[in-house]
Amino acid sequence: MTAKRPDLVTIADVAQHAGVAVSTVSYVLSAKRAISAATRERVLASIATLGFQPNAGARALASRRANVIALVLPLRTGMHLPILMQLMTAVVTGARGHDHDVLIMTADEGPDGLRRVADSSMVDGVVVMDVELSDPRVPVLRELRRPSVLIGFPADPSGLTCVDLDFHRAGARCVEELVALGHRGVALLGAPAVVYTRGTGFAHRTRTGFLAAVEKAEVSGVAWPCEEDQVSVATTLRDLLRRHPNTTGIVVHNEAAVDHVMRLLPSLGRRVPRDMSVIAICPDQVAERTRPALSSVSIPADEIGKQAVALLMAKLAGPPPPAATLLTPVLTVRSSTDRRQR
Amino acid sequence: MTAKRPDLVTIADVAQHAGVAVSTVSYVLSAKRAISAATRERVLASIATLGFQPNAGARALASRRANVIALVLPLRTGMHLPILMQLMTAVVTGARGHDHDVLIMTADEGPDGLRRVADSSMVDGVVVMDVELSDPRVPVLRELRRPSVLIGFPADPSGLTCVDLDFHRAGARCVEELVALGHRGVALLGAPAVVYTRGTGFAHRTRTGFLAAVEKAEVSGVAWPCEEDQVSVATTLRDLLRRHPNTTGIVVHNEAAVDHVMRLLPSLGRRVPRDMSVIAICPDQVAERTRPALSSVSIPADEIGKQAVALLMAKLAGPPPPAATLLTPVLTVRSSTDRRQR
DNA sequence: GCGGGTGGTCGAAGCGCTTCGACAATGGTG
DNA sequence: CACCATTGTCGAAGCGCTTCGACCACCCGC
Repeated sequence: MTAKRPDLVTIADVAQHAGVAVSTVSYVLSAKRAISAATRERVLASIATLGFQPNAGARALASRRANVIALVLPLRTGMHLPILMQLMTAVVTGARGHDHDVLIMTADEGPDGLRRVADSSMVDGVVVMDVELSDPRVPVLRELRRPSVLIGFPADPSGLTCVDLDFHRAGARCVEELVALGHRGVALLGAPAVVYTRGTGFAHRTRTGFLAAVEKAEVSGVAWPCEEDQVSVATTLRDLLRRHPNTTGIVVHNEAAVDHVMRLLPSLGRRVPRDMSVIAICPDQVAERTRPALSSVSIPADEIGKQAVALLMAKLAGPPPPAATLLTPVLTVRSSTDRRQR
Repeated sequence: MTAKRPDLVTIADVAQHAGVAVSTVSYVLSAKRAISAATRERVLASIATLGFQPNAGARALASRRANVIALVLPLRTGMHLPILMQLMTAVVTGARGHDHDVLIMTADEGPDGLRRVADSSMVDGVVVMDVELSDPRVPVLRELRRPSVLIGFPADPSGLTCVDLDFHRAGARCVEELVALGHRGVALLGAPAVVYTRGTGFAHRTRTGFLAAVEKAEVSGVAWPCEEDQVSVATTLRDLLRRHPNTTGIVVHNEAAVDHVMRLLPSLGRRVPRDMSVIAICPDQVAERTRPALSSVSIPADEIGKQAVALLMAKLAGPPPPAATLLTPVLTVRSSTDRRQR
């Protein structure tokens, strides 16, 4: 039996019903002043029976806090969709945990959109997904009168708060693992070429991490881009094995290509893991569904989203939190890696 | 050279700068009263130089319109992600076209979440994606004090505004096409079994449409659910061809399985389209990237999202629009269908 | 040339909430 | 026992905007 639903229940109705002042109701809700237990109970009861729900606009106006954050979607959809969704869900859930709601903006609203929602006090802060190395929204973010957190790193992250998986370490970690297993010829199959040319940070960072580790370990290693369709993957893989026949370990940083790679390798005479060890950088669910299951560095979208929100809330609350949060990559060994056979 | 950025520009600042009353500025912005061209120019100029952006909270409070709509994500992620994203983008873009922003809510906020955002006047209306046949959110929607539009149909759509592709017609249309090409044994490969048991409307409707058309055309036809992984698809397909060897036309309503089906059919001795015609119900981009390209009924996510917003805006503006909007399926013939060979 | 539109502008009253200062009523302290 | 902090509550002043009624010029028609 739901309460009657009058057209609009205001805080004044609650106050009257409970026999207290409007301000008292407000303080019960915000706990910014001490309220006696008896009064609190009474007010809470009135709120419940009347089905009072504070008016968001009025609250925002008076408190100068909208309790809403903006989430800006990626510029282009090169991003792996499942990761994107996970990230989104994590941000929304995280925000709700801090009593905030989430406004979404498509990237094509661009810098002006950011200004609009920020300057209209519609949102208290902004989370930008999938920032690119030279992203037109970044300068705007800097001069915005509201705090922001970036998921991903632009070329110059100074003055900004960024979160991401430490892809540099991730690339290196994969090499180290392969080297530890005795592999002396390794390769990185990365994102499609266009992703590098348009300057998406995580692709670059994985590559430099990979190459740095290759150099340090004094093994031979190459980093190739890789398209996403089966035919291109086949071509790329064939080329790779022809030009670098000593390759016995491959790192794949490309969710869409990973299935194809696993399927094609045996048909190119390389059984996994016996003849070829494969490590992916991808979400766990992708790694777990291939045969054999992939050893992988997971992309912890949930954690990234949660962190992004936490950082934004910290900025809203007070002194600036650390500028850069790099999550340490975790490598899970499954069945696609093995000691090098001699 | 951007204007100086004082801490907050209000409508009063604009009024003073332009030498008019606050209300005049408001009327320039809303055009709800006639304003002389001269004054308008002056006010607009002041707005531009001061970089005025109306405060969303104040506006919402005074006008009782937040200019925000809520978009509720699907309950479970059985939905094809690309479609979901397209839908989301279309809704956001559509909303912006009507000068509204979009708040996202994950489904696990549930009915209470809906009440919260609606009763707090945080949003003016609600769009719910991927409604299920018996959806706990539906009764809440009915008694909500704000208009809503559903994407998809619940079991009982009375009193609600719903939009969707006419999946019943889509299923029938595919059969008709195959029959017209001379096929007398057809099959529907649908969504995973769990999708039917949990009562997702579009899967059911496609099936009933398919079966009705089969009966009407007096051909033989079966409708099977179909899992999404390659192994299951192979099993299902093999079973199907064994138990119904006279099948020469297949309708696939399962984005994830469609690639596998196309790849597996030749290895089961059925070349497409020579031995087997295939029609998919899927987004165009999926249909276009297979070899051979798939004849398909497209799922017009953009159009659905646009319609949903348009309907919501209509409800906000005045008299209720049509309760049900069923988009007519369009079949595009590509290379996966052919006359039945005798 | 006078009454009645009508186009253009203003002032003020809210919208529903938060928050600040004020003020009883306590209770502990010297 | 007078004094001062505390604790709990209230009233009122905004927050920045929309909107309503009022008002003043006009211009038109008769």
